[in-house]
Parts: sequence; C-alpha cells; structure tokens
Amino acid sequence: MQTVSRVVNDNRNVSEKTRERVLEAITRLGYRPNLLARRFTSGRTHTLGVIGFNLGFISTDLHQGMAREAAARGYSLQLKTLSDLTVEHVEETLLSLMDQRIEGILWAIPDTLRNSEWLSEGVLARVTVPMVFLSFQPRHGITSIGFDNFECGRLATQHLIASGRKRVAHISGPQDWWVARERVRGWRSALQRAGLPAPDTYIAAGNWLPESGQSALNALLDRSPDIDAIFVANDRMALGALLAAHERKLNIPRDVAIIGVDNILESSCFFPPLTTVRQDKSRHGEIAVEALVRRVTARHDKSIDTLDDLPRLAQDVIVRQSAS
Amino acid sequence: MQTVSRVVNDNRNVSEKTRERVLEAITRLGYRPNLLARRFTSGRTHTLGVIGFNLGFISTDLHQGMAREAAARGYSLQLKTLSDLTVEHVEETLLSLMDQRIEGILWAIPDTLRNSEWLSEGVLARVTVPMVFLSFQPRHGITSIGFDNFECGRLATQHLIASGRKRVAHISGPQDWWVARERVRGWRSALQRAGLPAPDTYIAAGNWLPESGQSALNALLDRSPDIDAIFVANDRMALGALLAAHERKLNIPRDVAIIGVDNILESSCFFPPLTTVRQDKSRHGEIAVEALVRRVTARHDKSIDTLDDLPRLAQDVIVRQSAS
DNA sequence: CCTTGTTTTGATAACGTTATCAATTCGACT
DNA sequence: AGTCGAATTGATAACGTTATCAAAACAAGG
Repeated sequence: MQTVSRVVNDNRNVSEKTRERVLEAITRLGYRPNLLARRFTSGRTHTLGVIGFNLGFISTDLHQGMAREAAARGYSLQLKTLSDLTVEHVEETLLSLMDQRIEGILWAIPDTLRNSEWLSEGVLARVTVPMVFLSFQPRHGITSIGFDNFECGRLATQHLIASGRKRVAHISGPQDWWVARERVRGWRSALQRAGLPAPDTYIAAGNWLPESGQSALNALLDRSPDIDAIFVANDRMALGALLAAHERKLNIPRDVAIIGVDNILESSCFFPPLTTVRQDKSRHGEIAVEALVRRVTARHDKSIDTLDDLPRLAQDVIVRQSAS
Repeated sequence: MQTVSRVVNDNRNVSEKTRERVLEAITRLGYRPNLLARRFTSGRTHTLGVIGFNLGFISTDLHQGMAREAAARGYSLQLKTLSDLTVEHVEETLLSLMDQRIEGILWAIPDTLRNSEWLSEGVLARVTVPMVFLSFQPRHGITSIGFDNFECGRLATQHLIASGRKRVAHISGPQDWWVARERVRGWRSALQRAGLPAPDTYIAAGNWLPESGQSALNALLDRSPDIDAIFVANDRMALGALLAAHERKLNIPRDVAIIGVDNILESSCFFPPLTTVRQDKSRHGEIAVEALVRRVTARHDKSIDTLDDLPRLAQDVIVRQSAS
C-alpha cells in the first residue's frame, strides 16, 4: 500500500491518525521493508564502492574512518579488492560496481606507476558516478584526498636538524609510489634550506616492510658511516632499521637518531620508542567519504560542490626517544 | 526479453544461432544486466554479511582470507561494524542484514563476556539465515571456526620448557575473552605436565595492546624476580614486554626468554626477533567462509552439510632469537 | 506429407517498493 | 449550506529481471 510507504519514509502528508494505525500494524506484524525492492525501485542504493589492493589492503584505521563517516551520512560501503592493475581487471571492477548501482567510488589504491596505464586508457570515461582518489598525485579531472607528504618529509627532517644532526639520510618507500617521492622531496628541501648535504648516497629505497628497513640501514651505513640521523618513510621500515642498528651495536638515538612516519600502534613500544610523524588515517578516511558523499549529493541535486572547504589533513611530530 | 535472460544465464535451451545474435547485440549496445533487479527478482544476492567490532576491527589477513574465499565461490561480503554489544544494537544489525537479503552471516567478533547477554536473549532465533561464528567457545547450536588456543598455549609453553626454562610466566589477554582463557589453560597444562609450578602470581593480564605488555612484565618481575621465561598471549604485548625488559637491563633471551602469538609482520624485526606461534589468519577467514557457504548451499538444496570434513587450522612455533 | 515429440521462442505475470495522478476527505470561508 | 482549496488517501503503473506456461518451430519416424 502506498500509505505504508509514506509512513516508513516519513512523508509529511499523512495524518497523525493513520500514521499511528500503520505503525501499530507494522510492529504487530513485524513488517520490515525489503531493502532490495526499495533500492531497485528508487534507484538509490546509498552505497559507495571502495577499491583496495590485495596486499596490505586498506589500513584498519583508514577503513574505520571511512566506515564511520559513511554510516554517519547514511551510506554503506561495498569493498572490492584488486589483485592487479591491468586495464581489463580495473575496468571490469569499476563496471561491476556500477552494475550494482553504487552511487560513488572511492579509489583507495595509492598512486603508483602501475596506475598510469589504465588511467591513460580512458577507462575513467566509462565511470558515470562520482569518484574520489586517495593519496593520488593531482591530475586533471581527478579529485584526490590525502596528506601533504612533501610537508611530512620536511617536518620529519626539520625535527632531526633542529636537534643538531648534520648528516641526515633517508630510507624511502618504493620510488614508483608518488607518496614516497613526495617524502623524498620534503627531505631534500629541508636539508637544502638548512644548507646541509643531500647526496643520492644518503637515500636507500625500501618496500615499506620491516626487513627492507633493516637492509636499507645497513646499505646506508656501509656507504656513509658518518650518518647521524635517518628519516625513515614509515614506521615498519623504521622498526627494521632499529634492529639493524642494534646489530651494529649503535646506540639510538646517541649515534643515530631515527624518525618514522605513521605512528602505528606498536611504535610507542619500539626499542627505543619511536619518534614519528603522526598521520591520522581514520581522519583521512572520513574526509574522503565526506568529499565523495558531497559529490554524490551535488550530482543528485544538480548543484555543484567545489569541495574547497574540506578540512585539511593535519600531521605532527610525536617526539619519543629515538630522536629527541 | 526472456531470451536475453536465458543467454546471459547460460541456459542450455537456446539455439546457437540466437545465442550469437543476442551476444552480438549485447556487445554492440554495451548492455549490462541490472544487478539490483536481478537480485530482487531472483531473491538470491550471493552476499554474506560480516559483523566485526569497532576497535581493532578484523585483522587485515583475516579479511583477505574471507574476501578471497568468498570471491572464489562467487559471493561478495557486506561488512557491518558494531560499536557495542547491547541487545538492541545486535538485533538491529542482524535484522538490517537480513533486510538486504544476505544469505549468511559471519560473526567475526571473538567470544567475550559481553556476548552472553544478547545470546541468551534469543536474538539468534530471529536470524533465519545460516550463521558462522569466529573464535567462539563451542555452544549448543553455534558453529564456531577458530584455532585451538589451548593447544596454542601448550605449544608455546612447551617450547620454553624444552629449552630448559623452569619458571615460565604468562602475560595473558583479558580474561573475559574465551581465547585468552584457553591460552591460559594451555600454559598451565604444559607446566603441570612438566612438573613445574604455575602459581597465579605467574600470570598478569593485559589488554592485547603493547603498553599493557610493558606493565605486565614489570608487574610479573616485581613480584617474582626469578622468572626466566614468559609466554605472551600476542605479539603486540610481547613487544611491550621486550621494551620493559630492555628498560630493566635484562638480556633477552639469556635472562628471560619470550614467546608470542600471531606472527605479525613486524615480529621478525623486533629486538630481538620474536619467537612466536604462527596462526594463519587468512586461512581462518577462508575456512570460515567455506563453512558458511556450504551451509548456505545446503539450505538452498534442502540437503544437510555436517561440515565435519572442514580442514583443521594448523599452528606452529616460529623460532627466532627471543626464545631459542 | 502427416503425426508426434522435442526443442526453442515469446507473452504474461510476478517480485515489493515508489511515483504519479485521480479521488476523496477535510477545513475554512463566504 | 455551499464553495473552494488544501490535505490526505488510494488505484494504477513502473522499475528490470526471472518464472511459468503457451505457442511456434523443428526433427524424426511412419
């Protein structure tokens, strides 16, 4: 019955009397609307598609932030996992989300080289719903939400310089990751501004995993034994670097100061507790969802949302013992 | 047109000629079936609901395992996050999943005391789809998939005993968690079998987080300075315990051996690298999904699946330097 | 060529909701 | 009371698919 629909949808054109009668019947019969029918008919699903990557996937915090914000705005999330970034696979995934009539897509795979192929193939042209990218290099026609990783690198390096370090090396992420390159730029910028050397021998690239931090520290110190501080591009690699330092009988932070990025839960109990740049991942997820939902509603209202009042993502140094 | 439906659904009663004609038209027009309409009409969604907890949420590995297995069996997952376990909230969440006509529910919140209330309230009686619980204490009418944590505790403790330790303490998880209590039982059993003492002063409970491991180690050693080994109920707390040990100028493993549980990615780069009991979380997710999907298909075929040929979840000790 | 049985095709209804519009009721004012 | 406009209610169609059944085409055998 149409009236029932009006009641459950809070339509105002219902008299108080019938509303009560209907509500009574609803509770008496234990009636629950069929969500599938509703979505199908109305064409609105209030669902956002999230595309993540197989390995490592989306960090728990990021997912929490997205889920919380989506729930707060009355949306739910549909997670899709991509095992590779071939054009066919990406296209099929995007289309399959649209087959389900999701209302927007969150691309939660950071910007790496392997994205360039499908981006240039015009796959995006077939996406007819709003889309927001996480941690993507700004490109024409792409809305990217992410931290300022140049600033992140500068912050970290400045902290090391401010405590008197003169030879600051960098263990970076893989160089085909845009965020990794940004952090390198930040590191270099801070050193140059302080008039300190930033030779290429002061950089070693890892793959974000702890073991790679370990070998990177060994590589750096084998090349340049006089290094007195290292900015490590994430906490996990910093953990590996700490282990390598202990194996070399170095005292942290006396001989070498170390600063990481992420402030993962464990970092406060590293030995020694890790100084690190905190990035609030759950906030990242929240803002990304906010941006996407605003795009979706704007599209629905046939209005335009420039999104330029979105909050910025703050980051700050958490000082612990590995770099005072 | 009905014939189109037959073609896309691979119905065999279609002549080769029309099939080709239809397929040609499909590619020419770029036709894609509306999944919402299909699900609504057929009543089958091929979707499983997953209920996780707000804090810490589901581990990445577990989620990966679930997602992979679900995809392999043609199902997708619908994640729901619970912020508390009140009867109303739990019931509403379960019902809202059924409103979406999901075909089965995966309860991915481990067994803690706070579950008892809603379980005893008969909420389950309103769930009309198959349900599988992860890491739940066996109860009547509940299908639980999880590791044998009694065995886990025995394995870990036996490893310490086998290397000659005589005073083996335990840093446990919160005692309202069933898995934590099981590990305590395993610890106690191994000690008793070896004729070693297992006094209550040898146990300190943490909350799974690193810091709690730190304070637990301090508490234990303040009470009993002669402890020479500790079985820590997870790797995160083990990290905290290691830090506390370093602060006390103890040598690990010479003075105190430490073994954890989980084999998290970071544990191989702890200082020293952590000996730990490996539990394959992604396998856990896979098997849980397998169990649930089999229940779902059995229900659909009106057959019975006893599930008693499900693979067991193996666990083993990974020996590193913290307990040789 | 006709009959019979089988395969293929198409027409119609159904799923449970919302949109649309017509019909009815209600209230206020002349 | 009669009139008008507004608020409320109900009937009908529509969404895009699949299920069902009837019709048509086809194949084989006499």
